[in-house]
Amino acid sequence: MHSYTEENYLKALFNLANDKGEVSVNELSKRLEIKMPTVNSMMKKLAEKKLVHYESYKPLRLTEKGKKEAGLVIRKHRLTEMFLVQKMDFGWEQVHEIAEQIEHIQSPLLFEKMDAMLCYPTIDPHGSPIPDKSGKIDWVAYEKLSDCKAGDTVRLAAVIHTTDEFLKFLNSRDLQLGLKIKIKNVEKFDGSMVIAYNKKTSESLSHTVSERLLVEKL
Amino acid sequence: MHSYTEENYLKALFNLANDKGEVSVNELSKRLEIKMPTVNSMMKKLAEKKLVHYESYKPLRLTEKGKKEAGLVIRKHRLTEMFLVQKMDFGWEQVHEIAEQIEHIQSPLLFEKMDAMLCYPTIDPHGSPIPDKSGKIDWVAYEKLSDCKAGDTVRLAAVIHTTDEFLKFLNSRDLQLGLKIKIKNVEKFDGSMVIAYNKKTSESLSHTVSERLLVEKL
DNA sequence: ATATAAACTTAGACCGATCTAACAAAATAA
DNA sequence: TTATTTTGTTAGATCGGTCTAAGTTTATAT
Repeated sequence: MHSYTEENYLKALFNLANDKGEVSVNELSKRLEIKMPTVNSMMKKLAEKKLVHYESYKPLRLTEKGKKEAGLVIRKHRLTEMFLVQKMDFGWEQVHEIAEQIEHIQSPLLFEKMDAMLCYPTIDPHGSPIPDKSGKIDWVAYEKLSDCKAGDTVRLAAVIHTTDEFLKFLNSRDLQLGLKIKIKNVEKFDGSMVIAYNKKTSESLSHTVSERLLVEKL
Repeated sequence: MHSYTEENYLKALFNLANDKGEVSVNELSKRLEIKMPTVNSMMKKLAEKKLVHYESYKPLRLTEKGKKEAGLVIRKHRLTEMFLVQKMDFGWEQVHEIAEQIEHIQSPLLFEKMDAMLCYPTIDPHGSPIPDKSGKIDWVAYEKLSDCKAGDTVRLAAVIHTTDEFLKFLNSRDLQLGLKIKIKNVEKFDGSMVIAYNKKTSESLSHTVSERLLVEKL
């Protein structure tokens, strides 16, 4: 169907899209670590295939077809991550690299098996939604922990901008999805927070961290 | 390390090697469904990398390094097949295509996890030996069922030249690895056999079939 | 032993995905 | 508003992996 390379472009376009669904050639180039002229010519190719809306000097936008294809690749990625964590005992910080490769495997059956074994999960190990079989994502509007106030009690729902480092940091603090967190205090000057969870009664989190934690208010 | 393409050439060289370890350009070309000139130039490239012994108009031979690399790819393939069958409930006729893709995944950890979850298996679902971590294969000399005589009692140890079709045929006859088979009769003219196993007392097998079944004499 | 066939090699083209260099348009700053 | 910077585009090269056409070597058959 589509090449490994094309799938990576589609995925990146999907993930970088702003509220208008727009992505610049420059952003895409940086994300993929591929030089702009290469990206540019690939966009023309994807436009030929009706996967991308392309006009000179205008921002890029996935077509409906493009969104669907991208969603299906992301579905495979996230199902794989969930499978690795739930069924193979990987840590949530270990699965991205592997899923990045397995997402390109061509075998509907493999992913259906994973889906079934996992009882049709709707989120991946980092709390990101898993697109359905038509590539659609069910967006749930969580709040950033950094936007909450002292006194709020919240549940940790997802982690964004997940790097290895960051996830290991969360591990070291026993911060896991589903965790109930009470905000005890928010510092004015640097936005850092003092929170309580589990047995811990006053752990401090920098704004850089709380900004990457999505929560559900309780 | 090596490209997807190179890995496929190495694997094919390994699998096609005769008792002297030799493979002709022609055989390789046919197996991979890639034209001879392409194969020829790839062999020169692999020779540069010290993976293949190449001399004009002479048969090809993997170097020790080449054998090791090939063995490691085959190891990944067979571990994957075993994992799919044992842990994901695939049929032995369904796993080859998927393993053909997953064998190229770069993640030592993934395959170590599979290996451990499977309790360090030594054979794959078709009875083929799984190379060890250094790429070496422990060859066990089984006999072809077609070489056995009336009166012999054997255990089905492996299946060779496995195609989808053939494996489905074996399924339909309830012929599985480990099965104890009694040879009741061998026809002179066509080499077909009458055998007994499970509750069946006189099933007939053509020579074409019995030739592809490897057994252990009991 | 020679002719024919099969196997192998060389030469050169093509395609997908990448790059650099140079140029053009749009955005930003002075 | 004009100069400067950033972003985007065009042109042409390179590289890996493939091909076809044509020529060479080795094996086979008569």
